[in-house]
Amino acid sequence: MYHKSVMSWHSSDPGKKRSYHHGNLREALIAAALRLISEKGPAGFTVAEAARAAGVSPAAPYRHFRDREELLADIARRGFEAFGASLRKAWDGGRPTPRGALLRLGVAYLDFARSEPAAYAAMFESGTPISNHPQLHAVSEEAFDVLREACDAVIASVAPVSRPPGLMVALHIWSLSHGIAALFARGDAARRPLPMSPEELLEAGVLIYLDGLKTAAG
Amino acid sequence: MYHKSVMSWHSSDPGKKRSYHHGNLREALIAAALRLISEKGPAGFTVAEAARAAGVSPAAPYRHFRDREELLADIARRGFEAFGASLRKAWDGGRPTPRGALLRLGVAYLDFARSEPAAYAAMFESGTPISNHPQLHAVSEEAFDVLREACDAVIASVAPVSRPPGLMVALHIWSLSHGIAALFARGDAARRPLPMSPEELLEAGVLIYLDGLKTAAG
DNA sequence: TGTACATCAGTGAACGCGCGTTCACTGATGTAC
DNA sequence: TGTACATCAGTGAACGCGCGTTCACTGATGTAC
Repeated sequence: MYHKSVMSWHSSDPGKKRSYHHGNLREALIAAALRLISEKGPAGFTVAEAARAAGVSPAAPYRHFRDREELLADIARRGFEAFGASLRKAWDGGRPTPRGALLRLGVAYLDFARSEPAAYAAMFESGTPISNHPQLHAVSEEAFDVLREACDAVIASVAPVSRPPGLMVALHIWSLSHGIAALFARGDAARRPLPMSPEELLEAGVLIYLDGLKTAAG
Repeated sequence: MYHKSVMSWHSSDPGKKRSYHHGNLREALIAAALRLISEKGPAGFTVAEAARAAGVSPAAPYRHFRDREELLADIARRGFEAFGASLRKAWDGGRPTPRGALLRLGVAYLDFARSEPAAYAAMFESGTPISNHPQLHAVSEEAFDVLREACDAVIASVAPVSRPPGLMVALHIWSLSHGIAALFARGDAARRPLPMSPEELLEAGVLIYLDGLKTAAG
């Protein structure tokens, strides 16, 4: 779980009387929304139900978020931040080898999609174009930059004359990862069965692709 | 457009009085639903609005579909049928070469995702597990079989000792195609910008991957 | 240390809305004779 | 060819529901003096 604890003192201590002020409502709403989204998708999430889950009146969320969309955008923003951090940690500067580190990065990608299905859905399946939200666009780019950096390092060993563009390689790895995540590693009911682990599928795919890079350039 | 014409005589001839019977309501509802889904996603589609678009009362759709979910499932079913047919046509038995035909199949995949965004969303992003609907599962498998057959033919030229499992190769190609479609070639507002065409990205990726197949097996 | 007061997070009632679905019905269609 | 009748696709009103959001309010908190 990448978000901080959202339990306020009064709800984690049921003996005590309910305080008029919640104390940590913003975080509690985010947590409730994440659970609802993971159960019913971003479109199925409602402000009213999140408020109910947090034990406050339906009007209370509007003290913390202008409207429903702002709450969703906040979830996506936090998601991209945590996603980027997780990828960067997995990449670890390319140690011990870029190739090995890139495979680790792939595992981290699928891990995130599975353990944070709600955030992943808000980030990639919410329907609202990311470009409308500059802040969201920025954190999304930061996460992609990790992948970009990793792919640049991995193809550095390919002879310059036949070296493919790093951007293209990063887009290939991203697409393959996202495809596997969206089809086979999603954390919700729409996951399709697979006769192997998503990680195995992704690792094999990346290895074959990297072998291909050595023999031909796009 | 893969669906048959849905215009009934009275709506394509506005001079004539509206008939009590619509004449082709089932098709008109499907067409309206496709348009609504392409605008707002499968979760944003409502039976009432589809009925309004077809010019009938909100109760009329229930003469043709048990409930909302059955209408959505029908859209997905037709989608998989058209998708499979389109892929099979593109594959064309692997002529003139399996490799060239597989690339054509990839283009057809992206074509479908872009030109039928609503069907594609109902097929892959509707949230309802496909396994709950046997008929849906069957047509979905038929579409995948085309890809499976194509990949088997393509890897037939790899030395048997280092030949990877055809199923795995098909899953790789599918994942890469779906990833590119979902991120960069979707027909709705959530499409991300890309500094090249999705087709070019997919073709380059498949070519590199196929090169990799020759040098190493998963 | 105690008190007055500003702040502001939450309340609860209400708004207008649109939804999915049911129901008894109506009237167009087509078939049997 | 004409008529009686069964069928059934669509009507329109209604149901119970939950939503997002606004509003005047209340009461807990913390700060200035």
